[in-house]
Amino acid sequence: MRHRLKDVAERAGVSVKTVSNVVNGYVHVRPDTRARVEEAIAELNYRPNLSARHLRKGRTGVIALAVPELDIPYFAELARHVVTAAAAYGWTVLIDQTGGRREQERVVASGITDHLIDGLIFSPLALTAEDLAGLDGTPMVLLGERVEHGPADRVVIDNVTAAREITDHLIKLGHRRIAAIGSQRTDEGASARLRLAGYADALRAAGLDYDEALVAPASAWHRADGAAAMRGLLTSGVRPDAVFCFNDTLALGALRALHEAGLRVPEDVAVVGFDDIEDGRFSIPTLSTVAPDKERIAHLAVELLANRLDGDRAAPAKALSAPYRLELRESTRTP
Amino acid sequence: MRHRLKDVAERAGVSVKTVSNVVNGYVHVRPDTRARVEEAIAELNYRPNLSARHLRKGRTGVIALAVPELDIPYFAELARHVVTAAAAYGWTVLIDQTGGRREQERVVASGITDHLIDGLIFSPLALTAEDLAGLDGTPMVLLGERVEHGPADRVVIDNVTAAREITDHLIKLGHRRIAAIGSQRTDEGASARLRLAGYADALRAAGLDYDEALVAPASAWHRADGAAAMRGLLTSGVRPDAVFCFNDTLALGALRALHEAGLRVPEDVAVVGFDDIEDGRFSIPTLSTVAPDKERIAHLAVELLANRLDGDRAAPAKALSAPYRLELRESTRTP
DNA sequence: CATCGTTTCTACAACGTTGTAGTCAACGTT
DNA sequence: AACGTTGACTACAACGTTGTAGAAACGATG
Repeated sequence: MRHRLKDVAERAGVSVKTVSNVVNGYVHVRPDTRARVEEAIAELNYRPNLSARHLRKGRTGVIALAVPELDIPYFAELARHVVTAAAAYGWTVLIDQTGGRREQERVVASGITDHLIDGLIFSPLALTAEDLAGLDGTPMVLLGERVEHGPADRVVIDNVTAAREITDHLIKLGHRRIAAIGSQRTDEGASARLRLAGYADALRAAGLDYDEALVAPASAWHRADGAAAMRGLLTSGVRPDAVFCFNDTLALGALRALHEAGLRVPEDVAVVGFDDIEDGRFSIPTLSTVAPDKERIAHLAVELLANRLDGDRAAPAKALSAPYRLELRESTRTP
Repeated sequence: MRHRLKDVAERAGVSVKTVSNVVNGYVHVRPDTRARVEEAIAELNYRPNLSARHLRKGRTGVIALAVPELDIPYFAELARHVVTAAAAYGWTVLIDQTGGRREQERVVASGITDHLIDGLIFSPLALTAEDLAGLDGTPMVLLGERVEHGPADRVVIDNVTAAREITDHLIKLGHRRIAAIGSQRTDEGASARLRLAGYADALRAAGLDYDEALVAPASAWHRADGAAAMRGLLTSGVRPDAVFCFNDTLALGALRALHEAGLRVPEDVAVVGFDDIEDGRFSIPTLSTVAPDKERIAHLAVELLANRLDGDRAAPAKALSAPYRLELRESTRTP
């Protein structure tokens, strides 16, 4: 019950290539021939074999998106936008989960990509520039600043400035003991490093001290890590009056920990996050955050990939910047 | 820089087929020959072309998972488990977003699947049994009860009983005016219909009236829909003392609306959801819910697909049931 | 009417892989 | 010494598609 060009050709009484021409929209086919072929296609419910087409054309029409974890809302939302943006090019998106493990990321970057897909959009957590150095095969677009001087195109947002602005927002509201949650060892998260830098910049510009005790590390950026870090800050006695969490899930965890400690947000402690995930628009209180334009990020990434596929593969790597804005909600509303 | 069996063969001084045999672990290859070939493979960084292999063997090693939306946390969490379960079989998972639109679901069920993938795990929202009737090509496993008498294997949970139990939990806590949020037109959500049935069962068994005015429809099951439905219930004057939301995102929206109305949960109104998404473990208050065993669902689905691929494709369709449990948290804690 | 260009179609080869059939040497058995 | 068996390998064809080259039919032009 699975048919080939040959079956359609026999039924329509034409050559295999003519059917192929009809399928691919080649113009020089007589209308009545085209109609006969299309009828045969419909009758047999013919679908092209993509593997064969790929083998012949060198293109699959499939791109991959590799993210650390799908159930981190930021990546899920990003994935949705990438799928939508790719659809405009007629591409299917294969989504890969790396778990943020360097080994798995390396496998994705070199292995999977090799022949099944045309290109890769990659959001690495642990990968280094060296891991990418030897890969000159599949075109790749990196998201974020994890690999800063690699050979691949990139889409970034200005983490330092965004972090500075949201911290500044807290300062303008009168907060003086502003904690930060989400710092990481420097060889891990580049985002963490940049957001911490923006936070420190804002403090310095306002003449506030940078207090090590107010900076809480978080190895992962899940709700549980945010809650744990917040509890740590509360019991350590540093008494922050505001918290900048390096992403929204950390912030949601922090909200929870503050609630459990009997503290009100924003009256006792103000909270801001980063990413603008949907949860933050419905949490109690709603969450002030930096909102990267995920749709634009996805669009730019797909576009870079398209240019790379159709154009010069040896052209120097480009880095594009996507915009963001501050979403100010209840968690920082002035009392 | 992309090499083929032929390149490896020339470098190792053997035939193409011998390299193929090494790659595929064929036993009758002399150790020294094997070593030479493996050395050549490593030197050239050879990777098999999956399209060519598929064309020849009829298998890609890729399965697809089609879900309505990736940024609905339930599906994102499910996707993670499916990817993990599939990895055990050496499969890559291609994730497809249908948006819950029947047209797109039909395309996925018939089109994409045709030649690129070995099998499909499908969570349809709008598809009907007729849409599936003509598809005898790619093996498929359906998740949920949307298509009840289709030709494909299925993994379900007992929605009616689960809904009855969680409603019963509310009744046991002393609630008498229990609202339901998430009902849909009968030709749409099968889950909605079953959960509503379980809700009605529980009321009847407890001798409580089923009051139409307490049942709020929700066309989609997002946070915003839950909030809107809850606001509707509050302004309509029916004064519920508990709410059963047909999924967790609806419930999170309802929590938000209750908060905005100045009502306390669970003191004034108790709230329960369905799905056990991560958000519900950190929301304020934390959310009581029905927790389907997503890992098991994913595992069963992958296993069914594996059996179908390796075994009898004409065997009658099987339906497997996955367990669930009640997760009782703050949103229903007794006052 | 011969010539030319265009339209419409076909035959063939190739993409990279693996199954089948077969070659050839080495070995053990009669 | 002749025979069959096994191990180790190779040549070839085929999977379904599309690019290339070119043939056949047709109308327009000189």
